[in-house]
Amino acid sequence: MEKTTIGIIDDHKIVRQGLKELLEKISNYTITAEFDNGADFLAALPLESPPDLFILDYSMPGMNGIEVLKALEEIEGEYKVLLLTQHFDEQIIDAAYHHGARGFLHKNCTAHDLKFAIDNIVKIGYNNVSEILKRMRNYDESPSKDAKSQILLSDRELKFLKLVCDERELTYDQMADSMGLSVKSIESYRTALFERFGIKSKVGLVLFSFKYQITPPFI
Amino acid sequence: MEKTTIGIIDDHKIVRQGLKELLEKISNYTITAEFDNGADFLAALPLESPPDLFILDYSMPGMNGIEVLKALEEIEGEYKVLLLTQHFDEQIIDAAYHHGARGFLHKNCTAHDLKFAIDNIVKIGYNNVSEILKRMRNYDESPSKDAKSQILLSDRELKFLKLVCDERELTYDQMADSMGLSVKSIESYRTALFERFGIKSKVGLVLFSFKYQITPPFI
DNA sequence: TGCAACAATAGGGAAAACCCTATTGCACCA
DNA sequence: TGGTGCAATAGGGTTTTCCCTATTGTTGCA
Repeated sequence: MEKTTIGIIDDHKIVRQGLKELLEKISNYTITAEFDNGADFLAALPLESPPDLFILDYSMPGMNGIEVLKALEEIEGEYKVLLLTQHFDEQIIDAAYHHGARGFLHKNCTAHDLKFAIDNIVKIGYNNVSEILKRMRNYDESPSKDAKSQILLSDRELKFLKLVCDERELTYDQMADSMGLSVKSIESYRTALFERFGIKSKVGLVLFSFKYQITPPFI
Repeated sequence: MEKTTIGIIDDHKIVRQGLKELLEKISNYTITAEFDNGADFLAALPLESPPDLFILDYSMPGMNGIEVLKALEEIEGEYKVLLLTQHFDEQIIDAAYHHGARGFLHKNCTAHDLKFAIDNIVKIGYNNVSEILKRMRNYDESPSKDAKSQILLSDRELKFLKLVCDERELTYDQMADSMGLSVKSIESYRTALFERFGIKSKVGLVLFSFKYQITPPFI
């Protein structure tokens, strides 16, 4: 297991230090990059060996977090960003996901929340997948193509996963009926997910789904 | 869906009334029996049409909740009891499960907790199964035979269920190896659980396990 | 407008899961 | 000490899952 590398973009030195301490304490994370504003960060791209993800503060002088995300979309290369904010603001969350953020956390989350989010982003590219998918879909105007094309699951894959986790315990045949597709199409969804996430079986799909909270457990 | 019927055993009229209000408000529960102490309750047995479960207060004048549970064990007929206490006391919880309680709640739990517990007991006979199993097993002295024979899952069934939910996505063959049994034995565990809980598939076992929190989700 | 890229589909075969029925061996008990 | 009950095992057959390879149709774009 390699160490997860993290970059921090925050205008307060004390916040950067605090985060660094915390991150190195709670798990095997290494901070390999620090910037105290968005412009400096963007100017430094492309990085030779970028960290696995960036923790980006929303409120900063000059560019705010969302503006940084927007600028990132125009840039070659994949930089995964977890956005941190002081306040809950639906607009900001929407905009963040819309512009490719891989996760979103409020600054008074627990250390556990932070670790969970980081690990999810490293492992599957996103935290809080179902939330992201929901918000992307609420937008009528199509989300930035980049954000959309990178997104973890297509609409139909999500629908398929939900059927796999359905308490009626459906066979692939029944799922095909329910989605108006042939079994072969269903099987190709399955195969795609198997390969993408290192899954081996139907049970694995269920475990994956619950682990990353893709399908809400038992409504 | 039939209404769930509930009996209340508590020495305070106001608590009984409060519970009654709450229960009838949060779901389709009907209170069909009320007793203000353990002795009265025991004297009334056997009941012609017993409720689906009893909510039993621990602290009562005369017999306390545990004494009531002990007395119940000597009695013909199945009366499912959810114990309520004012304080958390490991000793009491141990004793309660030891003597056949189907669930345990602290009096300042949420309405949601209460509903969840009641529904679980009605559906599969127990709330918080993994907790119960753990506590039963911590006892060296064998738990009362009655409590043990009624218990939801045997040791091996529990082990089996955990293997089914193992993130390695084991086949039944591999589970057999891991448990030192033949596949056929594994299959008979599977069949037993299928029949007992109306499950149809391996995926169903996983869903069941998570729904009732039998295997802890992702340690 | 021809060529990627991708979603949907298909055939066919191997492995696993599912289901029914039946036997063995052991513990308990009247 | 023969019977009852239960855990473990077995054979054998059906369905579903899993896997590989390949074709069709549609979209987009250079």
